[in-house]
Amino acid sequence: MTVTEAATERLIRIGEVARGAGVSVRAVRYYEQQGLLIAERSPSGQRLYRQDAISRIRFFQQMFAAGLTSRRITELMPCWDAGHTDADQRAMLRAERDRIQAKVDELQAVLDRLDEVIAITDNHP
Amino acid sequence: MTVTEAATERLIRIGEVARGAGVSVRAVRYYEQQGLLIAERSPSGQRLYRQDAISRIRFFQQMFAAGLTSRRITELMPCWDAGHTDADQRAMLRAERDRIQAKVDELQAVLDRLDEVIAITDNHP
DNA sequence: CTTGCCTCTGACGTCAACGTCAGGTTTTAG
DNA sequence: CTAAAACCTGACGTTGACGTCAGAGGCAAG
Repeated sequence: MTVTEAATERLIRIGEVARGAGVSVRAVRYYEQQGLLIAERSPSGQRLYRQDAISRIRFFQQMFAAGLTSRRITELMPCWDAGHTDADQRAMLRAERDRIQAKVDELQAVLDRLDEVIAITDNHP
Repeated sequence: MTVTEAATERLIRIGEVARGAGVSVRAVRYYEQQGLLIAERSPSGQRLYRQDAISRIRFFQQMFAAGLTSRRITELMPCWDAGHTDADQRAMLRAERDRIQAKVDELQAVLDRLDEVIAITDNHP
């Protein structure tokens, strides 16, 4: 890809981004407000995004689902964007991983309890 | 256990229950307000609980951690308390199990992404 | 008796990720 | 050119499981 092509990359507006990522327009504005997704602006003030905004939002959603806050995601973004990490970030990464792993174990325990009672009640129709 | 022994079972007050279960007194009152844990009352109006209140609260906490609401827990309590289940309850049990299983998969995916970036950044100190 | 801790009932506050509404501008379709 | 659709900026509302505070009563110890 040449510099000229990069400079003329097709930009999309917020509605298309939201539909593409399966979230609301309000959500996309919220991500900007949280510093997660900064958009360019058209002369009239409308937000303009590059294509990768959609996959970035999908990434945010995945992290949200895992219990990370937008603040934490902002702090850890450089680890993916720049591939660079300092001590604080490494500590946060491990802390989040451990927390999520503990959560998985917790959920698995509940799954077992549910499956147990499901098995019992299925035998008592 | 005889009827007489059951009638004289040692009852405990809310503070002991809260400490035993590792939650706040406020939380215990909240569970009662949600219909999860009904307490007897002393003549002066203080809540009196049986010993098993502590394990019940631990159970609630586990379910909360899995994303069940207090309403849902109330609806599903008979499945454990009475060992009995109707069609609606069986459907809810399966729905919750499926939701939790999906969540586990989601968390596992995030774990993989975190471990990936942790492995990479550990090689770039 | 009183000191100090425990408990009671409201009732408002918190946090995160948005939803929703109001009122106004911009872009697009015909 | 005009109307509909999309976008903008505030700003208040929502949800669930509590936290916190106020004001009042209850209970064992010394």
